[in-house]
Amino acid sequence: MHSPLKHIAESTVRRLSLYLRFLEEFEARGQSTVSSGELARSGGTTSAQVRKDLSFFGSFGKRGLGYDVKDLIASIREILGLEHPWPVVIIGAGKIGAALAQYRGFTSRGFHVVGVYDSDPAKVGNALGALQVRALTDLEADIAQHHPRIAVLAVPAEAAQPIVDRVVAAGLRAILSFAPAPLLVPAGVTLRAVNMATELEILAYSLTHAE
Amino acid sequence: MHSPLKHIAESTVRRLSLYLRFLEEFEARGQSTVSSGELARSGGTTSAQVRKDLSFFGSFGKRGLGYDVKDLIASIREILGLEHPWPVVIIGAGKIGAALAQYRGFTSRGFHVVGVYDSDPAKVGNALGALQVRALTDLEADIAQHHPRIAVLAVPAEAAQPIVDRVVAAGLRAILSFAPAPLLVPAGVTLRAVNMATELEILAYSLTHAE
DNA sequence: ATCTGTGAACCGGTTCACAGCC
DNA sequence: GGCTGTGAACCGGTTCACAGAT
Repeated sequence: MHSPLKHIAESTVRRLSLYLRFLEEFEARGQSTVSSGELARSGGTTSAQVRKDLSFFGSFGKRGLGYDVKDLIASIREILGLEHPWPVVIIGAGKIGAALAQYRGFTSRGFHVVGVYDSDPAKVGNALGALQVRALTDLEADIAQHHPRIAVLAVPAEAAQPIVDRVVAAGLRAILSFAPAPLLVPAGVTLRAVNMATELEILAYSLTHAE
Repeated sequence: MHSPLKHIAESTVRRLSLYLRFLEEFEARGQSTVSSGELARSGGTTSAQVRKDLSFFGSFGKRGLGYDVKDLIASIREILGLEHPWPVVIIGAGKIGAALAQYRGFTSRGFHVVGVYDSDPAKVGNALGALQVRALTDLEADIAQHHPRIAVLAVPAEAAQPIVDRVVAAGLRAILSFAPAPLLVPAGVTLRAVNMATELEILAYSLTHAE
């Protein structure tokens, strides 16, 4: 389970995350079994896609019956690596960073914010929920002490690459960036970037070319 | 230019948006010409990919020379539909909605926020930059009057689908959702969803399965 | 009878390689 | 010589279709 022979497509991992969300809804409704078809309908895919996605990691269903909801939740959580919580640092305590630091959907899904950092002395010390904004200069020492595994970036474009470099040098291997800047990371580091401008421009394109 | 015969892949549109960003940097640095290779290097693709992406829409370069930076910027902006500004409404004036409403990268790229809405009477009237939060009950009338083309959703999961339905009924055809909920839209409406949990779970997967 | 698991076929996006123009 | 534009080859993700289990 922990080292599938083949490389798994990102689209598969993304769908597993989606299935997990639906399975939790099914569980909350008290449903104990699902078929690949039901899961597919919830998530806008096909039953074959659901079965194929799961088949990369093992056999979790019973032929003629479907999948046990609780078991499949546990299996997908294990596949995604969610059996234990992941400590996260947020860098940038501007409006977006502050909103993220207090976002409940974060913690409720096993991602614990262990630190929020900003280079602006005026922001350092500000309370954000249970946390206090810390100075960016504390970053490396804090990482060494608390071993966060994921960094979330909410900094201006110019600041983003230097921060990525620091965070990578400090040993982090996963970064989620909201900075409106293209970033480079060395091999072995996973970077995901959410770029608002691009999202909106794709919508503008779709509106412009709609028939 | 406005109705390419073939359907264009989303990945192509996304890259065009990226090229545009790099071209603007090249322009700011005073560079007047770029080759597909230079653009590719900035954006982590290949020169063939850059040329292919552009070729779907026309011929913008000069063989042996490359592309004129200013011309290509204008061409891509036209392809994406960015010659005129797009009015946007933001629905949800919680932390994330408020942060988005004041996000400068929005306006600076031709997306003008013309209204921010919330169902919470305590939030209605609050100032967000130059805007005031308006009551969600004003949404339909405001849409009829100001004709926004894009809705950005920053509401809780439970509220998201009903709001999507209202926004679609009011005539909008493009939605960018930050709500942590899977949403359904009728054909002809483009929905893009940014899901924080999924982004983090993909990172967790990559950390768990890194060799 | 039903629904899973999976090799095979399919399809579309990416890469290649070269002809065409500056 | 250098770089674009593009048909053809390639590759990998999705879909199909059926064997296998209950």
